[in-house]
This record gives sequence, C-alpha cells and structure tokens, in this order.
Amino acid sequence: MTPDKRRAPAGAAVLRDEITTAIRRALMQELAAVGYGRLSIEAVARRAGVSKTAIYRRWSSKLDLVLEIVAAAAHGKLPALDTGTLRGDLALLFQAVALALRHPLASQIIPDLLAEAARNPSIDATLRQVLHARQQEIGGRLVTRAVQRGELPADTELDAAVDLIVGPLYWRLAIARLPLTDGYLEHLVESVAAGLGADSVLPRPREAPVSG
Amino acid sequence: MTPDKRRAPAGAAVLRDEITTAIRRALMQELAAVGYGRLSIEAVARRAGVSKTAIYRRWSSKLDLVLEIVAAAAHGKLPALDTGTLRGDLALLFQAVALALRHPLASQIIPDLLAEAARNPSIDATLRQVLHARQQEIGGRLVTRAVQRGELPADTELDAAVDLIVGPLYWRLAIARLPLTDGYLEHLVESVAAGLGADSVLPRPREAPVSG
DNA sequence: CAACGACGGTACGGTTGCGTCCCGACGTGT
DNA sequence: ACACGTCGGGACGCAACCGTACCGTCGTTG
Repeated sequence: MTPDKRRAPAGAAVLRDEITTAIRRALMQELAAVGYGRLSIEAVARRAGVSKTAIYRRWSSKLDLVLEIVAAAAHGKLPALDTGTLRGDLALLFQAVALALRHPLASQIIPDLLAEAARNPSIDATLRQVLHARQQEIGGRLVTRAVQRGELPADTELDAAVDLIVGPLYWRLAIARLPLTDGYLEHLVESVAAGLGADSVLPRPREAPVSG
Repeated sequence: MTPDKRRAPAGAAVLRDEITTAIRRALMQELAAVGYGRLSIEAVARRAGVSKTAIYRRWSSKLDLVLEIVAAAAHGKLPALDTGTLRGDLALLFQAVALALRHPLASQIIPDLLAEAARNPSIDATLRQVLHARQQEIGGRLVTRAVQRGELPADTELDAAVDLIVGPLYWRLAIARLPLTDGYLEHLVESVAAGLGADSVLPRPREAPVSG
C-alpha cells in the first residue's frame, strides 16, 4: 500500500541538473585519468566540486554510477550509413569511429572499460549492449546491403566481417595509439573491402551471387 | 671508495629463487584478477605466501615490479616464421597469437596494461618495446618477404599492414572475447591476405612488381 | 663448530577511500 | 508569510594499503 504522499518534492528539494551534469563530466574525466580500477567516489566529488552525498543520492554505488553514465554516453548518435556502395559505407563508418576515438576521453575510457569487462560481468554486459551489439547491428546492415548489391559474396560471415572492419582501426587508434596519417582511412577502406571479398576498386561486373 | 667487503652474501643471506618465482607468479595472477589499477603489493604478497618485505627487497616499487616482470614474460619466444608463402606466414602467426591470447592470464593482463599505457609513460614505453616493436619487426619481415616474392605490391605500407594483420584477431580474442570457431583462422588468413593486396587464392600469375 | 649477516615476517604510523549520519540552507506550495 | 522536506556539505568510524623499522632465523664460511 502506498500512503498518500504529503507533497511532491519541489523547490530546493529536487535534484539540481547542474550538479548531476557536473558529476557526469567529472566521472568521465576521472575515468580517463585513473581508470575504473582506481576510480574513487571522493575524487569524482572533488573534481565535480560537489559532496559525496550528492553522488550517493543519485547512484547507489560506484558500479551503478559508471554503468548508467557510460551507457548513456554511448547511446549517442548512430550514423544512418547508407551511401549506396560498400566503400562509401566503410568510409563513413571509419570516419565516425575515428572521430569518436579522437576524443581523448573516449580513447582512454573505452580500452579501460573493455579490459575491466574481462573481470566484471556487469560492465561486460553493459558494454556488450552499447558497443558490441551496436557494432553487430551496423556491421550487419552494412554487410547485408553489400551482399544484396552483389558487392560481397552471399556467404559472408557477419562475425568475421565485423572483426575485419573494426579491428584494424581500433587497434591503431585505441591500442597502438598511432597517428592517422594522410590517406590512411581511404587506404583502409580499400584494404577492408578487399579483405571482405569485394572486387577490385576498378569496376568489374561481378557474376550473380551463388543462387539458392 | 669501496671498502673491502667482509664477505659475499651466502647461505641464508641470499635471495631465494623459489620466493622470487612465487612473487612473479602471484603478480601475474593478481594483475589478471584486479588489473594494474587496483594492484596492491599486499595482495601479491598474500597470494605468493611471502611477506611484503620479500617484495620490497627485490623491487623498489610497484611500477618496477610490473615493468620488470612483464618485460621478462614478453621476452619469450618469437617464431621463426618463414614458411615460403604469405599465407603460410600469416597462418603461423595467427596460430601463435591465438595460442598466446588463449592463456587466461595473458588475455586479461595485456588489454589491461595496454589501457594503462595510455596514462602511464613507463608502461607505455615498456609495452612499445616488448609488444609493438616486436610486431613491427615480425610484420616487417613478413611483408618484406612477401613483397620480394611478388605476393604483395612493392609500395605496401608496413604501418597499415600491421594494423590489418594484428587488429582483427586481437579484437576478437582480447576485446570482444568471442570464441574461435572452426576455420576462423583459415578464413582470416584469406581475408587479410586479400586485404593486403595479395592475389586471389587461386594461383594467377602476377605481373612483375613495379620495377625500380 | 661458532660467528656472521642478510634473510623473511610482524608490527607500526600515516594516508586514502568507503558509506553513513547529522545539520543548516533553500525554494516551492499552501 | 510560513511550514515543509529534501538538498548539499562536513564529520565520523571503519577498512585497506603503503613503505619502513625491528627481530628472530638460518645456511655458509672460516
């Protein structure tokens, strides 16, 4: 039974959005600076200029805090990504990924959380929802359309295709942290397209995909 | 001036190898269990069944400990890797990488340290020595030989080639942590070879590489 | 066989972070 | 204008860890 509430929270008795935002930003910065392992609520509160209580009123634990905020941050924009050609789609996707991984925060937080996911089931589940699943979806659409156009063989395995698409760029930007030289992305488009089984860049009519 | 030493350390006054080994093993396990961020000397000592003093007598700090042990562990074996064909070399390399990343310890420690390297210059430098440089070397030899054989174009960029070779498999095994299905490695060999610019698997005579 | 001397282990103070409790401040609704 | 009730902030007890100092132990050397 829910007793009639005396009054709805109002006035000063309501969570201030500015504080919530400050906590979110501070969390991202702390996460980038020290990683999830060393992350402390106190440091987040210090950096945000708020009290620990302000945080604990909003999230029940450090894990809750990270999961909610990271998931929200990753729920951002997903590109439409339908340029009409496999190479066009790849180029657009790579540009989006490169842009995202340019963010100093993202390029430090993402590898850190992915590593942490190997030992923390909650983080693992969250990342699979907001990262891997999204990649599978984007990659799936990209591959499916390319197959329908006849650019890729019909028996293309989505799983392996995603590895081939995502792996090299992620390796370079997030792991090796090497610069993106001129023309690298364009070159990568060609390499990945060829690796996926697309015809050479020179337009050469392809036979119909295996029927049945 | 160095006064004549009374006596060389001997007997019980010498570091016991068994203790050193136990510390090494415990460090790897702790590193895998909690990551570098949370790593504590006390936990390593507990797990090794030794005292903290035993650790501090051997290494001056947590960073020293990790750097020395990780570098030593990574200095392991490097495959000869010269099978006579690009695809043979790739297959051998992938099998070696897959084997290494199967080790539960390695697959947890490596991503963790790579993420930590983004914010710790010492770790970054060490990993670049023992990982990246080695990859560049192996990849360089692999590509160079393939170019000499005419399997790859002469203007192949080593940098991008390494990304393409290492990225997909690392992504799948260490980041996405997906299983290695039957035939995956063989399939990956073909994809990467094609991505690098090799001819189709069907032997088709290639014109002589660009002369000069 | 006795003395040497560094070993491993325990104990210690200092620091940091967790999670909670209490308090004065504040803006809205009656 | 007043009462309401949650807000943010500071303080507290508890726990873990760091790095060091001290102490008894042990195997080798002379």
